[in-house]
Amino acid sequence: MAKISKKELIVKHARSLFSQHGYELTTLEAVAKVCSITKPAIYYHFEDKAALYRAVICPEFTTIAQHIEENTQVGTAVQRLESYIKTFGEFLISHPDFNAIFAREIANSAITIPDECIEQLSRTIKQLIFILDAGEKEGVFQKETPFLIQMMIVTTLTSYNTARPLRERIAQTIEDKSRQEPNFENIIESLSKKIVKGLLC
Amino acid sequence: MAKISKKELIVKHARSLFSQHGYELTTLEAVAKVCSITKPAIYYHFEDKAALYRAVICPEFTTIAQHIEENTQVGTAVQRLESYIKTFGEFLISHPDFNAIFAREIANSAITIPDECIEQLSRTIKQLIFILDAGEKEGVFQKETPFLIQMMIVTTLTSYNTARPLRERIAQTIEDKSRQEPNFENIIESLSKKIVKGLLC
DNA sequence: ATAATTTTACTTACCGTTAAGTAAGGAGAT
DNA sequence: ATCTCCTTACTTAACGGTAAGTAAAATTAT
Repeated sequence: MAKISKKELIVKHARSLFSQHGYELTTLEAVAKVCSITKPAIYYHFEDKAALYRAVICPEFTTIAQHIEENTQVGTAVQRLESYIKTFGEFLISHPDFNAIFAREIANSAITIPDECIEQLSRTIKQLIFILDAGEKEGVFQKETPFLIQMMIVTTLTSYNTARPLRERIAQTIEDKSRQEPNFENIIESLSKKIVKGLLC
Repeated sequence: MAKISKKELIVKHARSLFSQHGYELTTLEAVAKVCSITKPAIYYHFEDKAALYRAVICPEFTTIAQHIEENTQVGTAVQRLESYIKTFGEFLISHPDFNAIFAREIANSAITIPDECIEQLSRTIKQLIFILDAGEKEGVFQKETPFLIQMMIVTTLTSYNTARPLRERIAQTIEDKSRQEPNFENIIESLSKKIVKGLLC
């Protein structure tokens, strides 16, 4: 297997801990411990805690922007929008740590994420705008605020995952045991159908 | 004007600070300062920081559950669902601090919110389940996971508000200045139409 | 009515812990 | 011998929480 540098190892473990506990409650001591090193070793590789956090999130934003652009270029507007949603949803499945971190960032107004990440987010939003505009020109989509559609996609999917423990607590107080939890692929599919249907003329 | 007790004053200011900075980054010293008292005075009224936080959020969950129940009893399933979404959205407008706190809680898996609040949330979910079931019986709604609909409503609306600074940063990187921000009432209305349309048979 | 006592609602001063960050030095590779 | 990559041992600051004391209001006793 490909060798992973110590620096990459720190980022990987830090990502896991940031995703579990959030930025404030993640201590560098804890990161060091799971990496089997000491705290100052982290300071050798990163300027400070914020720099480590940036190293954790920035590559993820870049990757998702690439995935989105690669997968939403061809087809009808409906197909491209479906692919946009599916690509985003599948990225969350394969990057659960990013899911949790991104959800917290949105709830926190994303004040701590660097401009570098904002640019990557802009790439995805621009792609969504292209798709919605194309749909309008095709005469299949109603005009709608792109940011609302983006929020419907992004926050519904990320929060559906982060809110799982909340759902389980709520489910315990509701008698109806017949309802079972659908898997996340089905949720992506359902959401996609609803958003497309809601947008159609 | 109605006299407000010192204890209520602490809760009010604490709610504002918790909503701005989150639980961890809100210090009791800061709460005390805006109340023009000292930190131990807070400990006179509340057992600890967590107890103050509970006093901040619990009444809000109770109020929203009441509003939802009061406003979604009559009419067709479509009307009741529209009222459900509108009532929730308008509560967020009139309780912006709750909006921010609730968004953070969902992103954080709601692990810190007490069972008392979960019960109130259950009341609203039960109401949504009633409405969706009624819609199925009327033959107008497709069967869908209620939690997905709940997430589409709750997280889209709360995050649309919390993500405002994020949107503004993104907007700066996109040339198109013609698009203007719709007000939140319009967002509620748009979301409502899309969810209802997406659910129709 | 008024004096004695108690309770309410705080303040001042402080403790203990925790976590970010640093200074200095050491082991191993080149 | 010097550079890389770390460790040990530390400083600093902040924050939750507490002990002890007090002014003023309320309650009770005389």
